[in-house]
Amino acid sequence: MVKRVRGSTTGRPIMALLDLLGRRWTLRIVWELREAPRRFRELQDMTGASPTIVNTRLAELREAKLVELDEATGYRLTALGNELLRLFLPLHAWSEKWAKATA
Amino acid sequence: MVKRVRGSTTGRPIMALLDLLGRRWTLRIVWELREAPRRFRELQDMTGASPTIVNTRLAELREAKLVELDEATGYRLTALGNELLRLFLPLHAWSEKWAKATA
DNA sequence: TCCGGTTGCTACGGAATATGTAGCAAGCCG
DNA sequence: CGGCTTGCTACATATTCCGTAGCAACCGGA
Repeated sequence: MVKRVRGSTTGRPIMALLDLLGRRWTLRIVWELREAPRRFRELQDMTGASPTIVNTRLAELREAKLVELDEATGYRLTALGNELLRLFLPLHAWSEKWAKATA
Repeated sequence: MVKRVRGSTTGRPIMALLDLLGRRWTLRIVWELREAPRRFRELQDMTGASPTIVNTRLAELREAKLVELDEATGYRLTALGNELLRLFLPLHAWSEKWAKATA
């Protein structure tokens, strides 16, 4: 059972990726893992999301091989996940500019 | 009135941005506007989303000054929206790699 | 052995959000 | 006038999310 990715039946990876990341809390969770591994409850507290959804998103991210659970330290980005995060880092600086422009 | 962004009360722009983009169809819509302006129904057909949600997302993106409506040609990215898209372009190449790794 | 704490994770009922179909009013072209 | 496209909306249904509570497994004392 291929856990079909919502809406994207084209088979184009970019669509699957945009769909995966375009789910509530997914981007945020990846972001919160940028510096250090985090425990389940840490992620819950940092994001404010319900445990149900934290768990669901972590499961999706694990299946996508972007996140993994190291029992000793907590959830962390995989090598692949780190690459993805690096692509997103410029967003931080840009968001400041964007905030000024929309204020 | 700053149309508070869901869950993110920190006032940090990055959180607001991650939250805005982490809504169903938002990333996808921005992506579909990468090459040319698109009409309302074009976006509907390209994404497969319902008109209700297309309209909602477009309204949000317009308020965020990332998208604007040119009545002659359709919805298009603003200068700001184009900057954001440019940050996302590397995702396309990366997604191919990712697809292979998860296959 | 039992206690308190942490771990990841799940059940469940109610609230919020998305979907799908239909259709509106305004504009344009003939 | 008719027929087409435009952006957009109503409304009932289906899906998803939230918030609270709590589970079983583990660990470190006492």
